[in-house]
Amino acid sequence: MLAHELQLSIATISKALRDSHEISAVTKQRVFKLAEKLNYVPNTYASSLRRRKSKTIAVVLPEVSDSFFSLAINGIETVAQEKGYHVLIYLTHEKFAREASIFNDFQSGRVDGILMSVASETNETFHIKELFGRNIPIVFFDRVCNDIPTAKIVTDDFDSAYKATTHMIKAGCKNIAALSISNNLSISNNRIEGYKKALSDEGIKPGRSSILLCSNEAEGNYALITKLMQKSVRPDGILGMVEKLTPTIYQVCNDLQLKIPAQVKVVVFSNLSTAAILNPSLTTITQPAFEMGKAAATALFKALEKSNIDIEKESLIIPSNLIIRDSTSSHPS
Amino acid sequence: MLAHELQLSIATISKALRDSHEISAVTKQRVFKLAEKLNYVPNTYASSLRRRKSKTIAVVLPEVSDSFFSLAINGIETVAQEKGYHVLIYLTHEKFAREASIFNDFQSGRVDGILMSVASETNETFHIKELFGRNIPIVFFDRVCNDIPTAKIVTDDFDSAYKATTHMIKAGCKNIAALSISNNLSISNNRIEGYKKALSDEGIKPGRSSILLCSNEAEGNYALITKLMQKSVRPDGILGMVEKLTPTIYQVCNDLQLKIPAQVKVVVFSNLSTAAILNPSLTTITQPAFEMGKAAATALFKALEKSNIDIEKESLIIPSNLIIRDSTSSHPS
DNA sequence: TTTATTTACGAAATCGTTTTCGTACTTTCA
DNA sequence: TGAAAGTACGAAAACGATTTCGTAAATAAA
Repeated sequence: MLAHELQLSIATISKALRDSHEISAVTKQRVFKLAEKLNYVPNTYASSLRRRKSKTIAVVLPEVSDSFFSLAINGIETVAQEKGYHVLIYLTHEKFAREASIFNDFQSGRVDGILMSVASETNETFHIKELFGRNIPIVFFDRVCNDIPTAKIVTDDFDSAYKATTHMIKAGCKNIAALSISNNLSISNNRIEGYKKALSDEGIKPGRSSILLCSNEAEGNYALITKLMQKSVRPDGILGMVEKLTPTIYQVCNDLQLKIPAQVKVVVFSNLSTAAILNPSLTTITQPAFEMGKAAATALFKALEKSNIDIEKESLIIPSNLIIRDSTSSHPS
Repeated sequence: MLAHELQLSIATISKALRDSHEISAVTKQRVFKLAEKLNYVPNTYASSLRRRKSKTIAVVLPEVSDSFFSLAINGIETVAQEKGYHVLIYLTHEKFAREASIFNDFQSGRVDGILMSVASETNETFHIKELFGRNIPIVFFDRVCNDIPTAKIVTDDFDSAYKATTHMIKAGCKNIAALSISNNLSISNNRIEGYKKALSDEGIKPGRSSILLCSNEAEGNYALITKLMQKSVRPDGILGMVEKLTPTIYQVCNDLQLKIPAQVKVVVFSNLSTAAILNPSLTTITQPAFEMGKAAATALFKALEKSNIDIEKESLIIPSNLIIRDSTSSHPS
């Protein structure tokens, strides 16, 4: 705090910069001017140490190369910038160990709050509870942990899957396969439930359906899906639970010379900007990713700004849209 | 530092946790054990303040909903986690004002180093120089500032554009339009130069070409490209300089009933995972996004770990790949 | 005019580590 | 056996802000 040789104490400088009422308007102006000129910004670490808050949040998510997550980050960052917060980003790559290790680091007080979408591997939440217990606000978005009483920003997974499945049945599907990526993820479960409900409501026998658990790597999934599509009773519909399955599904159908939508109809939960220009264009369930990111960040900042709110009450369900395109057309051109 | 009532001073605890040679092995073990048990992690802000380094870097980039950038972040984060660094993310949305304001904040000492890809609006680099002058290492990736003597991780933009253009000409194009997004961005300039060189090398007259400056919003671009494609001498080839133009290009061609590749051939600089399943599949120049992110982060950490290196020498050019698909086929099926 | 109040500022404690120095106590070596 | 070197720790000074508390001067109330 050198340059403050305009004959004032460091205490006064600090107060002036924080616009304290104890400091006269003229002095404030003098300080502001000089700070501006010297490009002075108070040291973050000194400030955070003393004030016991860092104006920093963490975003913990599985990956970033997925339209949903990148759009969500966009929403989060937008709100954070408005509020003057900084955003640390951590990728779990769906690994529980990584997630736990990241959360352990948070014990250091590095962040004031956390936004997260849990890894598909995660089925134990001790690491999260530990932090939540220390009064660090956490808001879940998309993939939530139901055993933690905090705000959860989700979309209507059950209903969306229900709608999508019903749509496929109406379009003529009699044997729809669901492609999931996890057995314990909240979104997977809800989507699978919606899918099952639609099947039973439409009178499809459970034998005429299947749930395929995919992994995180494309090659493995290619093999799995190929095998699925070579079964004697081949599915005539595929409901992909996550965006990243899209290229693989198309590839398999292409390689097996299965026509979409004539022989197989496809719907994927996806925010791909290219959905409309795929071959054929893809019917998607489009999640309000940007809005969910914004909402999650907004809920978190609300909790950070006033600690007496009931954060769980900030939970929100933002509906997805089923956008019907050629991949489920019942009259393929 | 409460729990450290195992009869040791805080100095000893600190040294033990940092594995100082002054502390006996037994004492270290006692400390480790208890720290583990209590889930103790030293306060980041106290530590960073005292040590004058934060183990935190910033990634400043235009946006995240672009396959190139999301893959790059992936690469960056991978290296950062290995090295025990934390990653702050800042989006400029191509705005100069945002970029400048973000950089101004860095005066606070919040980050030890910076990775960046400059905004398309940026054509003045005072904000960057200011920080670079204060000895904060900066590494550019993809979009660089040539007037700052530091490491730059780029791809072979000139050559790639040259190759792509040549390929289009060989495939029969006689009038290729280049779709750019900036007049001052390093990548745009290099790509445009490669494009021009290819045209002249192949004996295409400058009149038989055009460079269209697109904006950041899809609607505007739709109008611009539509206008371009309705000209009396309509381009029979489009070279898109950035991924995000892809849906718009396809949409325009579709709406104007122009067949790709029969009437218009298309190549885009893109890392879209769906390029192969578009209608028609898209010939792309695929940038080594993940590798560039990794390389940029690696260069930065090298500079952070030993300050006596010549950071500019860490610059790297990683080649892109021209992946030929149906959108430039000369024998459309 | 005297006593309260208010205004505008500074001294010093504080945030939680890290690091420098000092100091007992051992060990080593001539 | 005495000096030199090494070992294992603690006291206290940083790091650079913020905040509490005190106080002199100016203003208001009595």
